[in-house]
Amino acid sequence: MGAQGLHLIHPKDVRAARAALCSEAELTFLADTFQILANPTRLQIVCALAQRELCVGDLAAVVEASPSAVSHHLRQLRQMRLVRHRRQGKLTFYSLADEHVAQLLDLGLEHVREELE
Amino acid sequence: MGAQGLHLIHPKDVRAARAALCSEAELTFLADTFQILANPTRLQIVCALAQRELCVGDLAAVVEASPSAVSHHLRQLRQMRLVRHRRQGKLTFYSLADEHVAQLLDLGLEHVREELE
DNA sequence: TGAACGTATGAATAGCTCTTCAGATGGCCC
DNA sequence: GGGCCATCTGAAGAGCTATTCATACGTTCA
Repeated sequence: MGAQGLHLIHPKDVRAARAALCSEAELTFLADTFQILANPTRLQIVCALAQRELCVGDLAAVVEASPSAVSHHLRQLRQMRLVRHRRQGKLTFYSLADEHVAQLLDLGLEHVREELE
Repeated sequence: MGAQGLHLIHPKDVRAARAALCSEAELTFLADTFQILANPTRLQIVCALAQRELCVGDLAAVVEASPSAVSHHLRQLRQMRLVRHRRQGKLTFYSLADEHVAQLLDLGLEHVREELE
């Protein structure tokens, strides 16, 4: 893979920057987390759940997608622990897993709104 | 294309959740932004640049990837305005575009570190 | 000018992601 | 139990993404 140690232009900066990198495990998990957020429909789901808990059918109506598609998306969000779910009879209610998720959404939106003016 | 209006289970919640959704443009841009962050190598690049400005060759050494691959990644980061660049002779130095980028990284890492214990 | 270096780009292939469809699961009510 | 409803799951195809290789560009220095 990499050209580690070869052709360094500023060896001192390279060494310093290397010391600040994250672990492999953190990097992978973080990339996976961002990957799950990298989809307009899933972002809409997160956006909706940031307001209130919703069941799958209602979520499908809110984001205008099929219940099946929404269920697939929810599975991914669940696997990354971005949402929680609870059963109530034949309905399954989803909500955001913790504050970080809403914060990531807000921070991202803040950035986007500056870029779009 | 969704089943808007049909089969609502809690119509009132659906209407309220819809009112809180983002615009199409924001959603797309935000998803694209997260997409660019959804890659371990690009995250390493952002992580390194959060410390200090670096030229492409040094970045390649830091993240242990080929200069070509790093250049491709930098292009994507540039297109999403997540990094800036300045030329100095034959070197090109990259740095983070603004505070939001580092904040997104930090917030994401905070979440990840809780999940990984 | 010509060579060397750092960086950028285009094209191509392998691998992954989204959506849909069909069907399975599990709970409620008659 | 039998039918219905909400949700979940697996498989398949279209579309997108990452990496590599080859090459082009632009700058510096002899």
